[in-house]
Amino acid sequence: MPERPSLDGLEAKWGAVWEREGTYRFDRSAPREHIYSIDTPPPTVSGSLHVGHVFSYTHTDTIARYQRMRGKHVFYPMGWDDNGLPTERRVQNYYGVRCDPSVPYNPNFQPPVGGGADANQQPVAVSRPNFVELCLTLTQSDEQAFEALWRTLGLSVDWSTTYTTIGRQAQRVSQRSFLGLLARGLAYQLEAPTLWDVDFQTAVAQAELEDRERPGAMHRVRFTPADGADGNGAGERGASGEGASGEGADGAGADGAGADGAGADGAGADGAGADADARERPQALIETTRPELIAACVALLAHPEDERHRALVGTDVFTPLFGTRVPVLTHAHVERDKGTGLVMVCTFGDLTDVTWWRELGLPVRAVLGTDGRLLEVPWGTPGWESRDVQRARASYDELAGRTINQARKRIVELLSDSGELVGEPQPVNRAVKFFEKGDRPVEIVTSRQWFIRTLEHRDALIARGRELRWHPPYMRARFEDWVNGLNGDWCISRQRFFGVPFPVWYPIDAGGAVLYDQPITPTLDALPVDPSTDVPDGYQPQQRGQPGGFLGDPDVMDTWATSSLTPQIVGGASTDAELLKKVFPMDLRPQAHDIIRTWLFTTVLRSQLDHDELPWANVAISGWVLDPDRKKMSKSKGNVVTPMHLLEEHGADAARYWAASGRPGTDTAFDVKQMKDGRRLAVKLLNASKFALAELPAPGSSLEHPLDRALIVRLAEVVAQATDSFEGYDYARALERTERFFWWYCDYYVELVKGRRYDPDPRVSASASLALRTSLSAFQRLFAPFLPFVCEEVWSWWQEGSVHRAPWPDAGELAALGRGGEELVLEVTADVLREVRKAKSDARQPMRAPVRSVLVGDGAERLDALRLAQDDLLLAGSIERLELREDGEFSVHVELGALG
RNA sequence: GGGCGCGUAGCUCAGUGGGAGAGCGCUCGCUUCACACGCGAGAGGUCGCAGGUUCGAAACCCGCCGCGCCCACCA
Repeated sequence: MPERPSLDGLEAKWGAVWEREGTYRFDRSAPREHIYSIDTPPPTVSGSLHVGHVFSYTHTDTIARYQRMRGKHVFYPMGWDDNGLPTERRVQNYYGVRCDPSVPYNPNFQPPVGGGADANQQPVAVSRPNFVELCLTLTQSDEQAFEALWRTLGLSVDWSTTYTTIGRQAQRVSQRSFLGLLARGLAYQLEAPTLWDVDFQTAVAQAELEDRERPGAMHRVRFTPADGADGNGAGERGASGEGASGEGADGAGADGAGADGAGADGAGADGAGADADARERPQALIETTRPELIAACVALLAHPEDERHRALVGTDVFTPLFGTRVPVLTHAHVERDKGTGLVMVCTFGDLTDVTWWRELGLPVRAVLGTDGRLLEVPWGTPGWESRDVQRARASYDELAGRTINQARKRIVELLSDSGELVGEPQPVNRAVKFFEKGDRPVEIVTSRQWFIRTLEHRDALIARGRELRWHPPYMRARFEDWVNGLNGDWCISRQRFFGVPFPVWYPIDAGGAVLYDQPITPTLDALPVDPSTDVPDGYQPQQRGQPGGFLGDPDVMDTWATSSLTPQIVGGASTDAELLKKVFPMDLRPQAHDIIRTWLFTTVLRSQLDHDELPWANVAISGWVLDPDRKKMSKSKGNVVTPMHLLEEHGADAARYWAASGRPGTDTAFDVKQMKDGRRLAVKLLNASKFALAELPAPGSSLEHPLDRALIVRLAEVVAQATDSFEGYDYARALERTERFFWWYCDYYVELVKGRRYDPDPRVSASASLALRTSLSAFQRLFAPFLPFVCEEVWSWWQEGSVHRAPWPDAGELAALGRGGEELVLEVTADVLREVRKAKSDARQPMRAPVRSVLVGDGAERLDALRLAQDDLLLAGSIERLELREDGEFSVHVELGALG
């Protein structure tokens, strides 16, 4: 035991011992019922860890350590999420490169000197294999830095079980699961409208969207009713949606072209005519924030019971500028009080457009390219008919090739010039959907993508969510809300490079057409495969891309499509069936609440589809770390606190104390003061241990003194509370209960027994020494999940082996040991001591100042209890005489000063 | 618009049917032999507002206000 115990250097000292001794090594020979397995979240390695990670990973670690002390063999791996877009973006910026799959592989490639330092420098195009190599290089160095931080923090991870989401095992598991889904018809590909990020040029999933407020403008635009539109036709044609689209529009196109010549002379005349007509003819005014999509308009919609538009419904109108004939239909989702009550359906402005387009069987008129610019469009050909092809062409030439924003600006000018814009655009703020990692709003474009069937499993997923034990329980509502709000199957393909490839090829027929509906799959033992370099069985490499040959699927899977399989990846699915059986389904998934709709949801889905059971029994949801102004810490806000210097300044135990004080699921403000409290607690534990262990109780001694027995009884209750809290995954409550009692113990119990403990007669001191050792043994173990370093240190002073493998204190054993102890003894004695201290403090006297006499008035029962410990009270208060008087009310009269 | 959570001392928060609490901060005092990274004492609150249930409400119920998050809408 050191002369002056210190916290300095404990992280390095015990970190090395734990590694050498394999303290946290998983023992796979243990039977399943003795195993506790944790589906650790793999942190994204692109970027750095921040205090939010320290926060939530500490929560998990306290659970892991508790379970280990309860005798469980804890399977606690660590993963790194290096797969996906964040890594690509980081590599692009770090090295100043971009991936171009058409560039051939260069085995001697060196990244550009200086990397992305010069922002004006054009990124260097590199081949896909070179790009992937750069991704791997950079993520490996990140992963080392992360591991160093976790070790300093004292996570009791088994560092021999790590994985990466781009690693071979992850790829194998991911591809194998995909092929299984494909074989069972649960994965399918479809050419369909898809959420699309125009900068990354990839499909994105519903779960990856977020709203951002953006200024926009509302434009009121006039469509021109077609000839013969009046109130008469409305009733008959309004009811049937489909009839109005296909052939109807086609026929009208020819008509319109002829009729046009007359009306198209001058915009002025047109406008005037429309105004004049308005009195007898219905108006076709719509409001839109996206006028650039007018060329993609396929219908106008009104609410079925909206009287204002009754005359128009069932007729056709012409789009402004382009003169495309579109039907006016009804749909129940149209809101009457929004805008004019008449809405334009485009292919596609938003997800509502997709719904309407699908439900009403409307045609597609796509104007938006995957690069976010307006496409060239063949006016006058089928699907692109106009009553004035020349005007349509002339107008559209002003837009083609422009970005969305440029096109919007220009078309507003055109509409204004033609008189088809009514009034001025009105500025509005509206929420726009963004890819959470993107910089421009997501668009919807039609493309071929892979999907996993999700909607049809909704009920089963809700049921699984109810089976799962949520900590805290109310978090389940977020899961159910999400599942109930799903509006499409899960799109898992991404047009990116650093990810798990789809393990399929497609035959190319003799005519050169790719047969996407006849995918060629590899055998399972060939996994993982990369179809962009590997060749399917029965083909030669030179047949790639040739008629009669094959083509590899160019896409990679979404990150979540792989990380939704983390339990199977760490559990050794497909390579280690024996391990899988021991750890899967897992006991615990710890994660933050913001990824319930992604990671949690997709993991439950995959486990449901592949195993028809839950992937884990419990999920523990942690909150976020907020900055002192209660804003979420995020890189973009620049309010992130990096953790390494915090650990160095305050110590790992102190940082863990702060983290473990944050209750499950609750967002917690970052607070250095709490770390200082943690450090105080750790120092206190050092010193209290030093005091308690200084004297050995005489052999064969027992807890004879009533105060000592009372202490042990009370300790047993605290152990029971801490244990219950941990069993309910409430580590914060366990810490709070333990800590509160510990400080009380130091301030009252230890002070009360000090005199007796110092008595030279071992028969007098034995009981106190034994109680001190017994209680410190419990405290050291109760605090071990929270303060692993200092607890290991103080444990090592007097015990063999690691405290982290010692058994968790047993409340029943302690209760038996203190049997007959009356808690009232502790309570009354402490009450009197407090009054004596108060008297000394009021008199500005030191605490060791002598007290001539103390007169205590109290009820008989309490006085009896006090008598049992009055020897300790006299010594602790330097009291020379104690008088007890039976009274209805507790009172203490203190007379300071020594006897004359 | 729907859902979830939160609102208690200056700050961070615990308390969930019967005394309004802890730590920090603040004030005063104490070199006390485990610890000055300490010890003792003190000041400080109409427990968001309003109603109800109850002998009794910070806690349970209803409504409202405020804050946060999630979802939907976003023409």
